[in-house]
Amino acid sequence: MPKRVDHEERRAQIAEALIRVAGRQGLHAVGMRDVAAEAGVSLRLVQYYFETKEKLLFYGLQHLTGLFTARVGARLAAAGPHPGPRATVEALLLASLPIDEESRTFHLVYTSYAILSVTDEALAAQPFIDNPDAAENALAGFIEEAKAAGLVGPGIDARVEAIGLLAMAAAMGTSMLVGQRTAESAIAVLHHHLDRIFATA
Amino acid sequence: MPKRVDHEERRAQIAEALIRVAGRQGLHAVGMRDVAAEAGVSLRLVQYYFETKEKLLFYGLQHLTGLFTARVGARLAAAGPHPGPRATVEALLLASLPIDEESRTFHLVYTSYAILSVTDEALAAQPFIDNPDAAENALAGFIEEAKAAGLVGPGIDARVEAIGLLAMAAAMGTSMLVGQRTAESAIAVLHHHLDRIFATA
DNA sequence: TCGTTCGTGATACGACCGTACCATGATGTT
DNA sequence: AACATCATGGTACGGTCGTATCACGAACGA
Repeated sequence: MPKRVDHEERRAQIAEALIRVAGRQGLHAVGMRDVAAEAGVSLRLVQYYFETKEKLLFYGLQHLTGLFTARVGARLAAAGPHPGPRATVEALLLASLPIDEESRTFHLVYTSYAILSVTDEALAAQPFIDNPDAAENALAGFIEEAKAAGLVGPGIDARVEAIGLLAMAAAMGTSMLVGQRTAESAIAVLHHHLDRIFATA
Repeated sequence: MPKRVDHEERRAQIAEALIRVAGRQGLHAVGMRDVAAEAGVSLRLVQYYFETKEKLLFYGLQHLTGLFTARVGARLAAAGPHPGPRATVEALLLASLPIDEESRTFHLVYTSYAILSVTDEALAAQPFIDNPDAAENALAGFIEEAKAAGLVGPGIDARVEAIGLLAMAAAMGTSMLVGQRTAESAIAVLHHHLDRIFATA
């Protein structure tokens, strides 16, 4: 047999090439040949490791969420060893804003997948990400924790605020993507609401 | 000369066919032939009234925003002759949620255009909609008006709240589109924040 | 050592897409 | 009445896309 290459590693390389070219040209405009060229391999290789384009796209989505999860984790770790609930929530929200090229690509490609899954039933069949409510549950948990510690007012509904914060971060991220909003503006709005929620009244 | 047809009306018919098929298959998957079949005309006709696909897409975006504006106006008119600021804001927000087939199509196709404009410079060159800040300015104005009337507390920043409300409506709308959130849940979150803003404390 | 199997390349095929071209009634104008 | 022009249909062309096919070297098992 030949070199006995690591299939999973190769698939990851190709998937990252897919994500890069999708971030550059848009997910709809990505072809097998583009991915092959970006990864520096032949078209046949892409076919070999992902037999069909549908499987390539699906693997790419999984890989993208994995990369994003890792990025959020790194941002959280950079926030310090034992950050308070507010710092944690703030880090989570800011990590999802498209502020640099990497997060810009994440946001664009992920949103493209979301839109694609509306009309592509093969994508919608699988759970869209590992757990769509994971971020919401995490945020609600941190706010609840802060509430128990007396850091937020009694009139605050943790789940409603978690949903609202995530929704604002997502939509303002898209606005940043299309050039309708600056990062400073989006961050200011998030800070305003964080100040409101974490008011030590 | 032949029938001397109204070009603008014909273009509108074709554009609406484009929007319908885009709502069904996704904007990325619409071809000239699909639009022609949906409109019940020949491929040549679509070429005749829109010489190129790019022009068809651009006209479709303009037409879509026009239809949406008309829908929002109708919803506002249905809210009564002289609704209060809160009722107006609520009507504006709820009109943008994808609750029926028409608004579902609006939301999907409009978001598809937004994502497309990130990578398609021809679309991004034109101002993405007539005035991206129109809705934000309108909402901020209504909240400010309510503030002057003493209907909202003094600690409320009208513009920040307007941005936040619109962002929440947009992102939760997309969540509804992909099946991650129910309409009831989205409306409840919006009501919660409206109650907070319009608190006659 | 030898054959089987894995990894890789080049290329071909059929379908579809956007666009261009040619043809032809229908209808005004002169 | 005749001609120019608008509206419309049919069809062909070049390109690209996803997929399939053929071919070959390289390495491990027996």
